[in-house]
Amino acid sequence: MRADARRNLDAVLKAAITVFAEQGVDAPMRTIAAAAGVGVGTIYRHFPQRSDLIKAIIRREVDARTERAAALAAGHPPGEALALWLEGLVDLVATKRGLGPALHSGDPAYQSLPDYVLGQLTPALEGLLDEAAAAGEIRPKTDANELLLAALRLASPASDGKPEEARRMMALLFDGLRYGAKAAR
Amino acid sequence: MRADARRNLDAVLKAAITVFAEQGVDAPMRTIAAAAGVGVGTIYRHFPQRSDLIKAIIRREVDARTERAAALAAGHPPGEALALWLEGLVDLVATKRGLGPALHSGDPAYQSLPDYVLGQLTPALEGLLDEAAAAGEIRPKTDANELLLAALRLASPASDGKPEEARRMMALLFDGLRYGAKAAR
DNA sequence: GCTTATACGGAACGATGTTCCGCTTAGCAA
DNA sequence: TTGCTAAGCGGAACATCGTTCCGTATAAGC
Repeated sequence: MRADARRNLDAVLKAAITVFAEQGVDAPMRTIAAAAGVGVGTIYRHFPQRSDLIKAIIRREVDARTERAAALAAGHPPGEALALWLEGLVDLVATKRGLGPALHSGDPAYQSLPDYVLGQLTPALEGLLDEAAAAGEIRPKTDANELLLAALRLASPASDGKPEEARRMMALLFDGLRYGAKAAR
Repeated sequence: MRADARRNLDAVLKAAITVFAEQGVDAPMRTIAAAAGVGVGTIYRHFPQRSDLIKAIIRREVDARTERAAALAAGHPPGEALALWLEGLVDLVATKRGLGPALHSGDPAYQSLPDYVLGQLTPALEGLLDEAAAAGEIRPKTDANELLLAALRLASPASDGKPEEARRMMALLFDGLRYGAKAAR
């Protein structure tokens, strides 16, 4: 890959992160191009689909969440680790404005995004759930994928500027996990 | 109001319901206009904002939900009435494709829509919650607005074509209400 | 039938996504 | 250093869509 191509790709990613944070993932391509100091053609060459650009930006965040699950599991009691991880997830979606909408848009063009996000996060959450269930802190046999979908959905509206709201809804959902926990013992 | 205006308004509403169901609420205005057999100008005269059109369509559905709350409360045990009502809500959002996205878009133009929906449904839900809490079936002091927001969010993704998924997530949330119910007694 | 205010249709305008191609330049060889 | 070439670039061009506007058509009352 040519050096200038590499430079431009970095500039595009950096600009996209900024613009997406300010205007959401539907921001005009021209705006991103201008912020990166390149032409729109350059963006489309590197990212044929808009979702490719979004995916590239989100991938690292998602990976970080995956790793964080292991770190939390090692340093906290099972139930607490699970709660903390879910809370962090809410903050991620709330912060990365547009991630939520993109995930749930239903637009086929974004199909690969939820697939990747769920594919990465589900196993991480599964581990946390298993440990919490084994410790009797939550009910057993909670489907990780299902819980993850719910959590992502609840967190999405936080882009309205009310992360507090999302956190409270998440707490409500978490209580649902605790219901019937004793039966596990 | 002139007779032809009335006719056209009905035609527009009918066409919009069909087109929205097929393509979502972001469907091109021209498509709706063509389906209704009118010019786009006619639509914009009756509904200056896109959200006005959506609101008109949804209003009746929301009103129906409000009335249903009373009917359910009269014919079922408190906890069951609440569960049934929430389930019906999920079906509404799942069926009326685009309602969910419109509610959570965050676009200021849609501001009035969630205001109306929440304004109507919150009191209805409040009644069901109070009765269920008084009967000790769920924990007391659950904020109706908060629960409603969560329910609407969980239901939204059902437009993907998986109402089952939404219903399961809703069940999970409902269990959260039951957690700590005994403390109410 | 005549008048007039109401309502209509669709052209026109501006914004945006996406494609395409002539020009530029990095990387390399001599 | 110079020249070659293919990778890469920029932005004009095209298509689509939301929204506005105005000349024309017509419902309703006299």
